[in-house]
Amino acid sequence: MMNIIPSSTMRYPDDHKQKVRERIVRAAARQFRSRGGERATIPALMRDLRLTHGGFYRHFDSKEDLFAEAFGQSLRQVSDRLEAAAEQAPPGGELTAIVDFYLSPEHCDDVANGCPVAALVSELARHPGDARNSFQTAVRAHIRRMARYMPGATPEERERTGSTLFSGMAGALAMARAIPDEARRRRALDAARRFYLAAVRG
Amino acid sequence: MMNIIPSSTMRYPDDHKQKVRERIVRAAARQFRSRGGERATIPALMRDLRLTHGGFYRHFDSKEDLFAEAFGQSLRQVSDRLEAAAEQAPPGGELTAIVDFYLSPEHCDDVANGCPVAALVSELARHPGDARNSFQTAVRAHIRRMARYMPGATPEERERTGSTLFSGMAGALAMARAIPDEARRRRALDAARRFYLAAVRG
DNA sequence: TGTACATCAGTGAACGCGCGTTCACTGATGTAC
DNA sequence: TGTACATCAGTGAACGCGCGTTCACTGATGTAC
Repeated sequence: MMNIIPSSTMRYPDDHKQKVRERIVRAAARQFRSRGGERATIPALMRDLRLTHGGFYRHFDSKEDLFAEAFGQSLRQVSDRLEAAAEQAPPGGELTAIVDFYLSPEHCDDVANGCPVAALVSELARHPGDARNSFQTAVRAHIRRMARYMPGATPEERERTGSTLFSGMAGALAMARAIPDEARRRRALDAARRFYLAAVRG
Repeated sequence: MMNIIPSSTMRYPDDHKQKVRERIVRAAARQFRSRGGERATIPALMRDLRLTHGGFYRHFDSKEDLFAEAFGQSLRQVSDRLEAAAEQAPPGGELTAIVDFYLSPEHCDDVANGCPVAALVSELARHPGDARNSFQTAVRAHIRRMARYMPGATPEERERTGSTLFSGMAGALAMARAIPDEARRRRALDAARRFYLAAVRG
């Protein structure tokens, strides 16, 4: 009656639902990045988790809501990895480490776990306003975290540089992934790496 | 019998089929850019042209073939416009004119007629190999045309710079289009403009 | 000059498919009294 | 202690929809003889 936490009435362990929800988001984050927003489907996603598609709607209102959440989670993870790379770099080499990591062959080859901006940029504008607001929140949080590694006299300037740098690198990465020939793809990545390092240092 | 050009046996004017084909490509080029490769559909496309969807296959083997052709045509057109902008610029201002044009609010607002790379980058890698080869041919032709306006000691260097510049600007444009707030969108475009001009001059 | 036939761009019904979402249901658990 | 009831994550059939593609057909035109 006064039960503030009614979870004890459930037939599954208290944290069961939340764990399933997290599994859905994690799997969706991978599927959306590798297949895109349309080709990633709820039935396939739930099947991968050994669940049936009907249960999805106990966790999310719509596919669009899941997309927004998966996008945010993916970007947070990439941001974590970039920060870790920066922190492991020798003093003064943080920015180089970030660019090298983002434009590495490994990142290029691993769309499913890579930056969701690179994997999805060109479709983001086609999502409804709610979703776009959510994308922007996620992107701005990422840019704010990266700002301290950027050149510039003020925080605003560092964020501006970070925004342009990341949208540019995302474009370079997405474009590289479309190149069929491996050698050429590597060369494109390398040219971009050099370009952005020079741009951001100069 | 020895009819090398049998078009005179058709019930439409000699160039009728070709003209319809061109109308399909033009309309498709707009639809693919504004709706993306999946949401742009053959039935909707043919309906817009006041034709029925069945007739589509007299002109193209598949939707994928149309996509590749539409992509190529779009990029050629954008390339034309950029070249014209460069040629109209005062001597020495060609590159600035190109960057200013590409990252202009007008280009940002007009996805349907804008650069197909910006509109579609992140889905290009998901298309089959045949299509990707065709994208690459189109992109390389564009880069080769733009190379003469790029800085660099050799043609290779100028093409490398051009490739990175255009993939970067495409990323910036696509990202800007996803930003819901107009003022912020304009600021992102402007920051990118400055960034690439400085990068390419320095 | 007439007639049988071939051509083929375009039509529109149909096929097979899979989507996002809804909904009545299941069944394990806890609550009320 | 027992029993009627509530809860709710997950199930799986179903709904409505629209896709890409195929195909038998139409009908205007030209060709053969």
